[in-house]
Amino acid sequence: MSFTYNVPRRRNERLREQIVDAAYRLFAERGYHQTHVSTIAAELQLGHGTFYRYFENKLAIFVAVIDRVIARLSEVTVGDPPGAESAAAYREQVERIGARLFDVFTGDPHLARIVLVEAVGIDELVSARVEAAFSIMAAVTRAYLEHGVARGFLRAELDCERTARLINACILEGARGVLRAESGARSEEGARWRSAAIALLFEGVGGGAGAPGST
Amino acid sequence: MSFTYNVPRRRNERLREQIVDAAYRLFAERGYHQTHVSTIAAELQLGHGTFYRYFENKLAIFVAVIDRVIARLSEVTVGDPPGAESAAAYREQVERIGARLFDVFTGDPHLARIVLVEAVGIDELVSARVEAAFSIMAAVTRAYLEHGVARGFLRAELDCERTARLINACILEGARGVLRAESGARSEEGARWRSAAIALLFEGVGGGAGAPGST
Amino acid sequence: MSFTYNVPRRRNERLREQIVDAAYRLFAERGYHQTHVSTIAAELQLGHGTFYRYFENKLAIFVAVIDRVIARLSEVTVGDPPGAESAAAYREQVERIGARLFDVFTGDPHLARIVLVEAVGIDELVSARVEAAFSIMAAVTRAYLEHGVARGFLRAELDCERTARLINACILEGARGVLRAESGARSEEGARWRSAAIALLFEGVGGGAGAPGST
Amino acid sequence: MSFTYNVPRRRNERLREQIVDAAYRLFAERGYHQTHVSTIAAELQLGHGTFYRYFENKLAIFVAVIDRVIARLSEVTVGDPPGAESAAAYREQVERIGARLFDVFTGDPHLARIVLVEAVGIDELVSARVEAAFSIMAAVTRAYLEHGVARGFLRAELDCERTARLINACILEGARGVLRAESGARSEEGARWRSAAIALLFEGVGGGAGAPGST
DNA sequence: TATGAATGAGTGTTCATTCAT
DNA sequence: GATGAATGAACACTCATTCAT
Repeated sequence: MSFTYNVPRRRNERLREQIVDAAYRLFAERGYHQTHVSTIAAELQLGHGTFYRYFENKLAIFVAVIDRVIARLSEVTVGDPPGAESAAAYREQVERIGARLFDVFTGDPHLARIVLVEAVGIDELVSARVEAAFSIMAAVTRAYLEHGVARGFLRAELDCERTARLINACILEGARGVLRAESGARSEEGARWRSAAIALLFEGVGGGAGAPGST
Repeated sequence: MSFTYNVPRRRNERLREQIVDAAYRLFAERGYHQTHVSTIAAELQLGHGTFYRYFENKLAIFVAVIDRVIARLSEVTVGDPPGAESAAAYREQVERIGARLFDVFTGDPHLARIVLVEAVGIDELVSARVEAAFSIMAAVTRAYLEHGVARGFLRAELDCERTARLINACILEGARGVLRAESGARSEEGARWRSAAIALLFEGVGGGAGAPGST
Repeated sequence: MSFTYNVPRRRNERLREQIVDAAYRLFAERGYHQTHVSTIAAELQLGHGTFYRYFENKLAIFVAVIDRVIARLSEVTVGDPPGAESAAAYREQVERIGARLFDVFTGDPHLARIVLVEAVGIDELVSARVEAAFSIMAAVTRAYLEHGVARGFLRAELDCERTARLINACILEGARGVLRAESGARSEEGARWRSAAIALLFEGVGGGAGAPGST
Repeated sequence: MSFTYNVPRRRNERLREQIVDAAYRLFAERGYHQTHVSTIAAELQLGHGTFYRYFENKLAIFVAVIDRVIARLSEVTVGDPPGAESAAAYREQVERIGARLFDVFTGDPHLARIVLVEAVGIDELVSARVEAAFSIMAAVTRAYLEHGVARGFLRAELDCERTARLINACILEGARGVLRAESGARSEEGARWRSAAIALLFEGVGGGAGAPGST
C-alpha cells in the first residue's frame, strides 16, 4: 500500500487546483454572490458535498482565488530588481516592468475583475489581503523610484512612497481602460494607454511653450 | 391653514431623506449585503414595512444613495469652467479643482467607500451609473487638459482623453491613501498626497540631474 | 341640528353602497386575493382608512358583496309563485322562471363569477352563505316541481328535492357555457343552451325510434 | 449491486409522491391560501427547504395535485368506448360510466373539493387545466350521446355538445349532494342521486298523466 | 473518499389593519 | 368623519453547510 501513498494526495492537490480554476473563472464572470458553491461543483461535475472536502467554506475558496491572483501579480514584479546604471537603461527598465504588470491585467480580464471588482466589499479578511498585495506592488514600484532618485535619474525631492501608489493606480486605470475597449481593439488601445501613462510619468502634462515650468 | 399647506409633503420628503441618510451610512459601514432593509428601518426606529412606502425595494434605495454620491461629485466639478489666461492661473485653477474633488472624497469617508467599494458588483444598473459618473468627471478633467493644450500651457501631443482618466485615478488613489491614515493625521497626509500628485501631474517623476529628459 | 339628522346617515348609506359596487366589480374582475382594501378605496378615490369606517374588515365587504348577489338571485325567484293550472301554462311558467334566472347570470358576468368562482374557498362563512343561497334557489325549483307533481303534470315518483338541484346545476352550467362564448355570440348561444336545457328537463335525452323508453 | 441500482431514484420518486399526497390532502382540507409550503413540509416532518428540491414553487405543487386529479378523472372515462348495439345495453353502459365518474367524486371528497373549489381563482394556468379536464369529460359524454343518436336510441335533434355538459354538471351536482350528506348516509344518498339523475337524463321530469308531452 | 439529500436560518416583500391628526 | 402614514405578522424562497450512506 505504501507505494500508492502519494497518489491520492497528488490527485487531491490536482482537484483542489481545478476547483480554484473553476472558481476563479466563475467568480470573475458572475461575481461572488452569484456564484454558489454548487455552481462551482457543478462546473467540475462534482457533488457539491465534495467541495467541502477541499475548502472549509465558500469564503475559503474565494481567499484561495485571491491568493492565486496575488501570487500572479508577485511573479511579475520579482526577478527584475532595480539596478540600471544609466538614465536610458533606467527608463527602459521602468517601462518594461510597468508593461509587464499592465499586460498581466489586460491579458487576463478575469484577474483584473477579481481583484478590482469582486474582491471588494466581501469580507474584511479578503480586503486586507488585496490591500496587502497592492502594498507589495507599491513597495516594488517604490524601490524603483528610490533607485532612480539615488542615481539622480529622478527628482531628489520625489515623494517615493506616495508616487509609487499613484503610478500603480495609473497602471490599473490603464488596464481598466483597455478592458473597456472592444476585445479586437485592445492591443492598439493598450499601446495608447501605455504611452499616455509613460508620458505622464516621466514628463507630466507640462512642456507646452507657455507651460508653467517652461520659464 | 395656508401656511401649513406644505408640511405633510415636506415631512415625507424629510423622512425619505432620512432613510437615504441612514442607508448611505449603513451601506458604507457594513456593505450592501450586510445591510438589510430591516437594518435601515431599525436605524430610524421605523417598522420595516414603512421602508417600502418610500422605496420600491432594496436596490432602489441603493440607487438613491449612489445618485446622491454622484450628485455630490457633480457639484464639485461644475462652476469653475476652464478659462485661465496665464500659465500660473491655469496651474492654480487645476490645483484648486483637483483639491476640491480630493476634499470631497477625504471629507466624507462614506462617499468614497460607497462609490469605490460597495457600488461594485451589485447590479448592472448601478455599475453603469457609477461608470457614467466617472466618465463625467473624466470629461471635466479632459476639458481642462484641452484648454491647457490650446493655450500652449501643456504639451501639444498630450493624449487628453486618457490622461484625464489617469489623473482622476490619481485623485482617487490619493483619497484612498488619506482614508488609510489615522483620522488625526489626515489633513497632513492630505497635503502630502496633494503635492505628490500635483508634482507628478505637472513635472512627472523626472528632473533629476541625470534624468532621461535632462539631456 | 335635528333637521340634518338623517343627512349624514343617508350619505353614509350611499357611500357604503358605492363601496359595495366597487368591490363587487373588482372582486369579479381580479379575484378576492388580487383585490386589496386599498384597491377598492382607490377606485372610489377614498383614503383606505375610510374603508374601515364602513366595513369591519376585508371579509366583511366580501360578505356584503355576496349578500347582494344572493339578494339579486332571490328577487328573480319570488313573485311568480307556482300556480299554473294547465300543463301548457305550467311548462310556460317553468320556462319563464328558468329563463329569468339564466338571464341574471348571463346578463351580469360579474355576478356569476363572484358566486361561482370567487366565493369559493375564501372562508367557511362565505361558503355557508352561498350554499344557503343555492338552497333557496333549490327550494323554489322544488316548489315548482312539487306543484307539477301534485297537478299530475310531472311524474308522480319524481325525486323533487334532488331533481331541483340537478335542474339548478343545469341552469348554472348553461350560464357558464354562455360566458365562455364571445360576448358578440352570447344571445344566440344563450338561446341554444336554453333550449338544450329545457329539452333535457322535459323530455330527457330519449325519444329516438329505438329509445329505451319507446317500447 | 445491480439490484439496488434504482433504489435511490425510486426513493426520490417516492418522496415526491408523498409530498403530492400530503399537499393533495392539505389543499383540500384547508384551501390553497391556508396551506403554506411549510405546512406541507411539516406534515411530512421535512424541513421546508426540502420541499424546494422537489417542486419549483408553491404553484408547481398545486399544478401537480391538479394534474393528479385530472389523471384520476381520465382513467375513469377511458376503456369503455361507446359501442352498445341495443337500447338496453346502451342505457346500461351510460349508467355504468356515469356511476363510475360519480363514484370517483363521492369516493374521494378531497378530489371533488380540489377540482371544484380550490382550483378556482388561483391562477390562469390552473384554471385552464381544470377547464381542459372538464372539456375532456364533456367530449367523452358527447361521444356517447352521438353514438346514441346515430343508433336511434336518442332523439335525433339532440344538442349533443351542450347536453353533454349539462349531464356532467348533473354528475358533479350529485357528487356535491352526496358529500353534503353525513358520511354514514352516503351510499344510500348516492343511490338516490344516481337514480334521480338517470331518470332526469332518460325521461326528463315529464311523464305525468297531464304532462305537457303526454298529449 | 465522494456524494447529494436534507436542512433551516435568513431575507425581501406584501398588505390588512390601526390610529394620530 | 376622513385620511394615509406607520406597522409588523406572515410567507415564499435561497443557499451555505452538514452528515448518513
